[in-house]
Amino acid sequence: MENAARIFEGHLKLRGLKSTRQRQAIFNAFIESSVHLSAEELYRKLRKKNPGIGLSTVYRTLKLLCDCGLARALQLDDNMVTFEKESKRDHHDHMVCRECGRIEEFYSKAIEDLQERVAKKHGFIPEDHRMKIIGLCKECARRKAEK
Amino acid sequence: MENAARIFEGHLKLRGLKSTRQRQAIFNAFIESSVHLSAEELYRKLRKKNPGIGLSTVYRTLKLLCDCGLARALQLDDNMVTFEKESKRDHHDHMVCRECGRIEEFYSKAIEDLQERVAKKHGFIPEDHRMKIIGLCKECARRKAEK
DNA sequence: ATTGATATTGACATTCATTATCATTTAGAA
DNA sequence: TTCTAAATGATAATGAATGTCAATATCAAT
Ligand SMILES: [Mn+2]
Ligand SMILES: [Mn+2]
Ligand SMILES: [Zn+2]
Ligand SMILES: [Zn+2]
Repeated sequence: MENAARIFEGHLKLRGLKSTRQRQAIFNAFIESSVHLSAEELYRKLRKKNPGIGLSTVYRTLKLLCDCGLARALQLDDNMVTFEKESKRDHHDHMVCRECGRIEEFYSKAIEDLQERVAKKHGFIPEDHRMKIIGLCKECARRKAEK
Repeated sequence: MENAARIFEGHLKLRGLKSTRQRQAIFNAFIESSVHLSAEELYRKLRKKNPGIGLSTVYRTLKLLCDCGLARALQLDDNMVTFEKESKRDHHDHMVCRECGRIEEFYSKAIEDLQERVAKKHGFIPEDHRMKIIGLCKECARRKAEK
């Protein structure tokens, strides 16, 4: 999606922020990256091509990406925030295997609608949500059954 | 529920763990406590009556309480785990106001059922879940509207 | 009640992800 | 080119959570 770059640049301009070499590098690395990664992981990936880039800047830029809706921060693991690419059209939630850590993505229109409904019933204006199902993935379930 | 104590004691006995003065104090403070609190908060509450109790022990005991299903660890805030009393019969999820931090509890049988269903569709065996809706509580929504 | 093996405790240190500091550099408008 | 506010990154700091370990407590067996 070539259009993510425009969103990012637009966000910067709108806020009077500057388009720096580092921000571009981080943006690119993030866009090309695999689905779920931590700030640290993105940082290590970046260092290969861009030595001298700072971890602080990675954190800061990731925050910017979240602000403009290109990234989403998740708590999949207990002691680390992971980031993933986000766009209004591919929203999903996660299942995580407590045995092997495998992450499965899912989307349920029905659940999303019910969330909306239950929030409003409480006078709440829902803006976002996090939903995580913990359990055993297919593989690990089979392995357990065999034993 | 006088029966929580029996569950806790039973859990200890079953695992060959010992029933200590500290564990009893922490158990009691937790049971009498307000709905959502952090280890640190429980620790401070305890120190009033039980000076000399250790924060480590609070963490350790809270883990035991989770193990036997009397407590549940939540990520309501971004940088702190909060604990709440849990029992099979009053399971619920949470809405949290991004403005004032207010926490609203809710339960939807329909959502729970759909979670079960979607997990199985992915070959997943669901064991637990965390669901959090972020938004504006009634109060804060009104305040925003007036302004 | 005594014993003794084993679990527990808590002060303290440590870890580790994330954030703050701040002197230096840079973007970008004029 | 100049100027000013923003950005950077090395480094230190923060803070929740966990590890360490000598001293202590529990409890089953005697
Ligand atoms: Mn995902
Ligand atoms: Mn609750
Ligand atoms: Zn698995
Ligand atoms: Zn509120």
